[in-house]
Amino acid sequence: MAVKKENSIEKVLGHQFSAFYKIPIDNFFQFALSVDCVILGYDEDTLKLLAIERGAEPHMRKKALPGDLVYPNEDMDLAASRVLNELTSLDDVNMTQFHSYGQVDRHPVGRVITVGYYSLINVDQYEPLANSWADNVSWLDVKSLPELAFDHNEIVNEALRSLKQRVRLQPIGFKLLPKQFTLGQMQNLYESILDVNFDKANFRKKILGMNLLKDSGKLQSDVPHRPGRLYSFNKDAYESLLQTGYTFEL
Amino acid sequence: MAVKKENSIEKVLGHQFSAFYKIPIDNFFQFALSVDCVILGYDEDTLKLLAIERGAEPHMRKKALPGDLVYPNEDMDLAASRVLNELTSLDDVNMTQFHSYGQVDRHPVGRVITVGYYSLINVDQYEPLANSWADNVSWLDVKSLPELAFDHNEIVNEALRSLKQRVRLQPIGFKLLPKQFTLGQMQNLYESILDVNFDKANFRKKILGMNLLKDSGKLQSDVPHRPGRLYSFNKDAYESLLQTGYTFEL
DNA sequence: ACAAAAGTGTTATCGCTACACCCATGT
DNA sequence: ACATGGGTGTAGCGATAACACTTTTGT
Repeated sequence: MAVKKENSIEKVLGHQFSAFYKIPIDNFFQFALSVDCVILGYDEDTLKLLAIERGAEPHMRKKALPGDLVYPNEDMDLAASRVLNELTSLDDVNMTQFHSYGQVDRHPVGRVITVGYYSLINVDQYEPLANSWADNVSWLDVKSLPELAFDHNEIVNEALRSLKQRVRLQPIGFKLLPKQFTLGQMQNLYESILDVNFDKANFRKKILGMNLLKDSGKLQSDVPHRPGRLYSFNKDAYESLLQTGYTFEL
Repeated sequence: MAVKKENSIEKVLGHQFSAFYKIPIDNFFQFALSVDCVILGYDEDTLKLLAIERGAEPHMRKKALPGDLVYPNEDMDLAASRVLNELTSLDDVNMTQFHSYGQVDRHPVGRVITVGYYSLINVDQYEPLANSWADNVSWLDVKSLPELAFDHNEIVNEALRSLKQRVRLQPIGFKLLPKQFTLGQMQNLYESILDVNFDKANFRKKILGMNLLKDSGKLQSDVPHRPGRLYSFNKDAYESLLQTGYTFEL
């Protein structure tokens, strides 16, 4: 053991009001906490981001992530679900926390820590809702995002990076697809998230070989080409494969 | 657009002191922020966690993660580096943020949000330091952790889960090894992190096939068996492979 | 007839698994 | 001599990549 330092605060949290330490603990309760939600959907063969338009300063009129301050007596995870619900009326959707942002100067009003959550939703189940902080809700193409409010561009990029990793190792891509989908749609989705091209034949063999899809027996209709077979994700099959040590990949 | 809700706070952040909203914005600045550091090392063929022993209530005498409150004018990432530095004298070590914890009741003193960071360090370069919140620093075997203070067990488990994912896709395992190491040590490390067994011959072929190791020409000494060849991680080789689209795996 | 996407089959190759075997060092 | 881990070679299997080809729909 070498130097002995006495400048820490953690111990204050223990002693609470010990006169020994110079900084009263109350001085540390000056932060606000917010959540920002990166809500992704997939429509017209492109990945879309749900954005609001700010109706107030700062960053008036800029596009922004839906986000909100967390109430002092509200759990963080619940706050994220609340925001999503207020905006989309969606319920029971997993919000996944991916990163927190704590730069001193990131918010002009004061020291606001924000926690980023993302969620993959099925646009068919989505019904846009206006509310006090979201007059104008729209889907933006993630490939060509404008400049967003605050540090929201950085937050979105981080979410996409995180998505890119997770989507290869867990069957979460299905959350973006309609309940029933063709293998073509699925391939398209993975290609646009991962930014690669797959060989059609090989992609099908791989996916069908996983035995995670249930064939609905139905076909597409009203498409100007041969209609594709409609599949749905077989969650039960996945759960039981997990027991046997199976891991989804690619 | 359907219902119009007026209960949000985000807009308050815009108007700041608008009389329209019931809740004054000041009411939201009641949080404290802390960082908790999961510092992992590898010694005697086992993965170890750096822990302190608390010298104050709450959780007096329990083992805990080194952590500290963040100053109101201090960047979060810097706070994490500060804690590591105060405890180990190590500098220039990447602290990687992995998850934040915002349960209302997680800290008895008040609403404290904590952000978890982890870091992989080389125990050879580590020199333990005492300070005001860490009288008693020790390495714990991660396979048999005791009950830790606060929600620190949960935090460690999350860090290990995160490590398990990352270690397969990025060459970060080397951070835990001495500068020069044998393939046997390396295999051992990966086996204990991932909790699997590799075939010796196959592991070597795979690793050497990556061309990420530099053969030092030297051999181990003072081992009661045939001495192993010592390699070091070739960071330059990795960087240039990255350019070509290479991705490390397993 | 044509465009466009669905859907299938074949082949060659690469990588991984399993396993057998030899080597060098300290006790 | 033996225990211990270092180090290597090979045969077989399975997954993957590349590519050519057929099928079914709407216009």
